[in-house]
Amino acid sequence: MPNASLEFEIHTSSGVPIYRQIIDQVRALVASGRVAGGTLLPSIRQLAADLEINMMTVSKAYARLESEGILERVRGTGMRVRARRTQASTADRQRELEPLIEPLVARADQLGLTENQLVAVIRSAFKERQAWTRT
Amino acid sequence: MPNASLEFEIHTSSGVPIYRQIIDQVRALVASGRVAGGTLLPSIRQLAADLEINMMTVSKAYARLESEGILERVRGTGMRVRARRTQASTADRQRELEPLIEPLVARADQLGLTENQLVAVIRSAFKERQAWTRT
Amino acid sequence: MPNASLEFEIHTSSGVPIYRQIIDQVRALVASGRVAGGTLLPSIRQLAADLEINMMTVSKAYARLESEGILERVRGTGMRVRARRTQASTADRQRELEPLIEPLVARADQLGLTENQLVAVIRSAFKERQAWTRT
Amino acid sequence: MPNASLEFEIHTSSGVPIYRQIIDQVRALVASGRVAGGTLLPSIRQLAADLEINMMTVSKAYARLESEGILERVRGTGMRVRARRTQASTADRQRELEPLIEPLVARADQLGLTENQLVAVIRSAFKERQAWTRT
DNA sequence: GTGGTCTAGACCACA
DNA sequence: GTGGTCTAGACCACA
Repeated sequence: MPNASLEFEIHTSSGVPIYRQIIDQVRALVASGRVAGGTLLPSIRQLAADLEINMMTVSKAYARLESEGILERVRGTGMRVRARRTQASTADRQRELEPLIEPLVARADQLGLTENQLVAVIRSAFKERQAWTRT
Repeated sequence: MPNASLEFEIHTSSGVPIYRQIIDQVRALVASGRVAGGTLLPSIRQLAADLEINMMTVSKAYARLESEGILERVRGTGMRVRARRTQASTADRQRELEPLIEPLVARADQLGLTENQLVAVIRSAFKERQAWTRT
Repeated sequence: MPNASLEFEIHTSSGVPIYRQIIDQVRALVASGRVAGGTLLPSIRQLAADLEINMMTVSKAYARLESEGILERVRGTGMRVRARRTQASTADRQRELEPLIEPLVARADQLGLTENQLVAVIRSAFKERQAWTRT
Repeated sequence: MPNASLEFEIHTSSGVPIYRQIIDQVRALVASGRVAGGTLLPSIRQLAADLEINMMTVSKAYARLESEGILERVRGTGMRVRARRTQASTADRQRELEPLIEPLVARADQLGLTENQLVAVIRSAFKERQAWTRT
């Protein structure tokens, strides 16, 4: 299933800038090893159309990813994932989630939820997602 | 333990506007039933000083919470939590977390983590927080 | 003469992107030691107005300089030159010119000019500039 | 030494479009008198291969030079330098350098270099080039 | 077709 | 006042 993992998801309600969401997702996909070095990303035009956002927003995200060394520009072709040795370790990938987990755990606590109540809703969201994307 | 739970936490690295983080936290605290109707919030001046942010940012958050009917302005006294019947149900409080959970689960999936690997890091973060705030 | 050296010059005929010219000039001014750490740059709006270009172009240049660690953002105030130890060495500053010198020398050679003929025109341009900017 | 001077040099790091660099170099070579009227330029295919760039880029440069009256298209043969009376005067050829010199002198000034420090690095670059290309 | 640069202008967060 | 984000759209360089 080529490109199956190159689905981007934008959460506009979160307040997180769109270009940042794109950056974080590309980083995640590359770290997961699901997107191999050499993979061509959707073109700026294509992704902008898919997400119904402006080309410049995508361009900005790609430009930053290029300057981070995660993507490389191929003239006339598009943006490509730079060669990567291997998948990052589980611990490293878990660490990538920290910025999202900290606020969540704080909020759950403030809501007076227990650890198990939080985990329950996570598990349910995870399963729902799997059912959804297994297609 | 009055006001014990009125600790705010700002995550500047997340890209989420500060005033929004305040709003969401007040909402969470009220929904949790931990903050009873009538509770006085820290003054704008006080909270701005505590969080080392601008007073206008706090003011804006409070104003929105007032217009949502969660807080009420008491002349000469400050902002007060409006009378609430009871704690929201667990399900309702879990639902409050959705905007934070969706991006997290998506990111975890993109990182190629399993449900259990995600839950493990959540549990660990939760326990760490409890140890930290039990003080 | 405060800010005397914070004059930017854009050469639109050169084909070099405007934002790049700004970046290079800020780098040069900082390397020269003429612009001390802490100096406030002209605001995005101001510089855009002065140079009669779009704010986003200036913003892009400033953003890159920030990510290079040369500038830092001060909330509500503007962009500031980050603390620098000292002026770069003469050799280092001369090295900064290489990208401009190589094409020039190549062109001069292709024009059949001698070293002295090239130097003569450089000296004259330099003196003219000094007369111009000594004001 | 026929064609000895028909070496093109592309500086990709400068941000100046490749086609423009080609145009400027042809102009310089012709103005220098080193390339006489009637001289055949390398074919589009050849030059594109040499410089490892796209044929369209060369083609565009040649087309503009043709419209400027510097080159002429010879059916079945290629692009030829149009008859020129004589070498341009030294002053004229020096004037051709202005677009390159202005930004250089400005940058040198911004770097806090003196006229002599600038000239020193120019002389050194010139000599280095001579040593290199005398072959 | 690809990405890059730039504009004019809107609206936001923050000091 | 400051910078940040985003849009809609133009035009360019290059494959």
